[in-house]
Amino acid sequence: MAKKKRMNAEERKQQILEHFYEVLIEEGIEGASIGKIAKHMGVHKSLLVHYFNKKEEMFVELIGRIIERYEQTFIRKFKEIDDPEKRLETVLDDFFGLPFKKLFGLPSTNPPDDEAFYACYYLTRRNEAVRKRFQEMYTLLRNELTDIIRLCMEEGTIPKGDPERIVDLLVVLEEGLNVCEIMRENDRESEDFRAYVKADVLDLLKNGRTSTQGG
Amino acid sequence: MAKKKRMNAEERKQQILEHFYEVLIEEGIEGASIGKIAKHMGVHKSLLVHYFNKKEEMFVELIGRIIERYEQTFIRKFKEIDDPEKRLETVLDDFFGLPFKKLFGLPSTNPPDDEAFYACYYLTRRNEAVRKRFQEMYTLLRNELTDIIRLCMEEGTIPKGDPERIVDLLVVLEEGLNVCEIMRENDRESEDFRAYVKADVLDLLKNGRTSTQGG
Amino acid sequence: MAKKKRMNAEERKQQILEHFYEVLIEEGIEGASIGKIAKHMGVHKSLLVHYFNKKEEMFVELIGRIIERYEQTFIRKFKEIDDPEKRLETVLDDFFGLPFKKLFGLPSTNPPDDEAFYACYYLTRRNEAVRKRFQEMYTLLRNELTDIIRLCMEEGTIPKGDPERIVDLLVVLEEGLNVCEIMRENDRESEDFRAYVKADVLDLLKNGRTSTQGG
Amino acid sequence: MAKKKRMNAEERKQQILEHFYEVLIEEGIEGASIGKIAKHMGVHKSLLVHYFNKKEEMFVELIGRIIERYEQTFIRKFKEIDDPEKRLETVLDDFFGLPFKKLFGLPSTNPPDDEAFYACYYLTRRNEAVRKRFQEMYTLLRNELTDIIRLCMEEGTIPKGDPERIVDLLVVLEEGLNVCEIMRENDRESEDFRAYVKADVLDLLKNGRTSTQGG
DNA sequence: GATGAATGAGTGTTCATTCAT
DNA sequence: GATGAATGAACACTCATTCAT
Repeated sequence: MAKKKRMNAEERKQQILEHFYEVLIEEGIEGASIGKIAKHMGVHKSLLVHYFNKKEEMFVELIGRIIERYEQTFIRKFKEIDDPEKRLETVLDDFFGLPFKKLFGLPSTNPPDDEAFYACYYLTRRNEAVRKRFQEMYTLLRNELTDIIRLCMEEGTIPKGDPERIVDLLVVLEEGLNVCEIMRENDRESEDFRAYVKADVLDLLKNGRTSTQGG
Repeated sequence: MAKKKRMNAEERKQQILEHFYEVLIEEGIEGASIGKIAKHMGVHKSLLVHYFNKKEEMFVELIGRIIERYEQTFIRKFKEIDDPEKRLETVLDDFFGLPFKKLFGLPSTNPPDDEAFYACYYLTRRNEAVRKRFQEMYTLLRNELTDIIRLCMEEGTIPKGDPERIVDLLVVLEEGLNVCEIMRENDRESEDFRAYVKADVLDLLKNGRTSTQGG
Repeated sequence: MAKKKRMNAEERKQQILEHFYEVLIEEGIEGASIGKIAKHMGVHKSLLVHYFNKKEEMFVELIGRIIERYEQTFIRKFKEIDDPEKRLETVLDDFFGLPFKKLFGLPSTNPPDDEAFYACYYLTRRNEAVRKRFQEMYTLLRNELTDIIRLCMEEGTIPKGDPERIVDLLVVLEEGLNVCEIMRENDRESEDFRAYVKADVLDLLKNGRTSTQGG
Repeated sequence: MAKKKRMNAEERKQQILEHFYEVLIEEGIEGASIGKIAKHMGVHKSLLVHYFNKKEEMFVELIGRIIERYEQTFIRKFKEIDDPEKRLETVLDDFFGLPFKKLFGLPSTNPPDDEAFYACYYLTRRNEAVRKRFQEMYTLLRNELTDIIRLCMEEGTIPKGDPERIVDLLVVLEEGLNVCEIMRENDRESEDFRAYVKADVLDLLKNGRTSTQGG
């Protein structure tokens, strides 16, 4: 067969990871084999090996990028907003406005999907490196949120209290919400549910109600 | 070698599923192959095929039992407690007292593990039947919890409000807590975190603080 | 494709090993792959895996049988000859009468070939287990020869001396002869050479000439 | 990383062959792949292909050099010794003094190893060109030894006889000794054995005892 | 009820090689 | 002179499955 067009390494790796990502979404962890990915991109599977010596490596890089992307999407962008109250609002919108799966996903996947993220999460339990990377991400997220909350407290936007605990609660609610997404029968139900939790959270923040605060 | 005892069909299936469960925990979804399960129970792999024609079937049955088990462990037992307040306490203990992984798991796995449950959860996203089954479980759980909350409200143990929304919140918190378990570095941290969330929840229940209530 | 006729395990293993042997001879160590062996016997390669879980296992069994065969052919048959002198004659005939390659080889290989034996010998250098097995064989051989020589000495067929050293020399000569077979251009040359070495050895034995003897 | 020094073609080929040699020793025939050799020398594998179009070519050249080296080490150096008796002594020392593996090997391999030589010998059986080259080497060796022996006979250092036959015997003993090296458990045993064979050979030479001589 | 023989697709990986740069 | 992109065949091995016993 005629040789395919040559690309430079970085482009290729990127391309491979995107296809990996897509196959992962379509077929799950078990189904995302090198062979299938190669077929999916119309290329010989040994090409993938050429770039990532081991499948493990490929997986690690993909996960790295997924989490990086997550960090870009959900965390770093908060920094760019100056007004702390606006920032807090954005956080709440991101966390409780839309189901995760509609927020996250590479541009290539349409509709965007959170499948890959959960696949990574599942890997967390068996792969130490992946777990560490996840923890890093959570740390980053919590630090960022803590800053925001603290600032809002200082500016009087929300009542004083223990920012770290509030953050913990926020994260727990956000994650729980996404997991429970599965219980919702349709988009309508899902939206309502999110709206209601968001209202609770707002109330919680504004009125400073957590047992750890009142003092 | 001890001579293989003859078993009747139902016993055998049960036994196979238990071994499947254990291998699933030890090796993850990708690793839980028929061959390994057979080896794990010291039997020819054809035997497994004999009872479950397709692996898929086997998986479906296992998931059924896992969820059944979950229902037994977390839901139905609530029924057996008469006093509504006691019942609520038990719920909170189960939900926030111990990490899921220390609560759930077949007796054979030591320490008990929630791996299999998450494996099922992961399957949820690709397998319609599994998802349906999960939703059923959640419905059962929420119905049960709603009854409890409603009773407590009627008896004045907790202030009046919308029981369904409180239940939603409880479930979201519980699931989020388990997901976030991964962020905790050690048992100590994990315990503290749970204790604190539990306190929040109690406060929430006792003082009736959610925006949806005060109304 | 229609399933092939069923055989019992022992037959099959034997059959596989014979084909392995033949492919090993035809293609050398590097070329004797599972795939080729399977093709050679007109069977699916996974069948070979069914019987020998790892290729290593297959190799070990083959080597075992080759050496066993060697032991049968060259060593144990000496025992069956009563008269010590006759026995010694047989030894010398075996050792120096014909090139090894015309003596050894499974019946299936025609012409019989010593290739497999040398392949094993080569493996000796990298594989501890194989080396050990070879040493065993040599020990067996030398013990047997020592007995023969000692008996001949006792009966006066050959002059007294140190039987072990004579045996060492015999074995060295025999192995060297086979290695040097490669130098011979044709069968004629090869035969002459062997005949001459044999004569030397006979002279050595009869006239007791080795520095270690005179004593 | 140190910048790669540009080398001219001949240097490079030489360098590649040395690395090939080392990998061959460490990994055996089956393991000495182009990729591994390239990695071993910290260079892209295409470079090896650039110089030796086919792996076969590379192998042939390596074997050529190994045998050349053997010839240099064991044969040609005899020529440089004037006194025939001294020359004979050197031969015997080389042949029976140390096991081959301690004598031969590129300077780069420490301890020197005969693995590569035996790998070549093994190839002999399948590759006509290699066999021819080996025969050449043996011819060279035997001619040289014959000269030595003849000279010694003429000078009366050793009794008259058929030099060619003596040489044959010497070579057979030497090769046999190396093959049988495998039977020895440790260096001590090995040394003893060699010493004893050497003594035998000396006796044989000095006292002219072979059936082919006395005649 | 249980086992064993046999298959074929598919796994990740290694390999030698070709071609373009 | 040297490297990198790409291929395709082959490798040992795993897997689910079928069929006969």
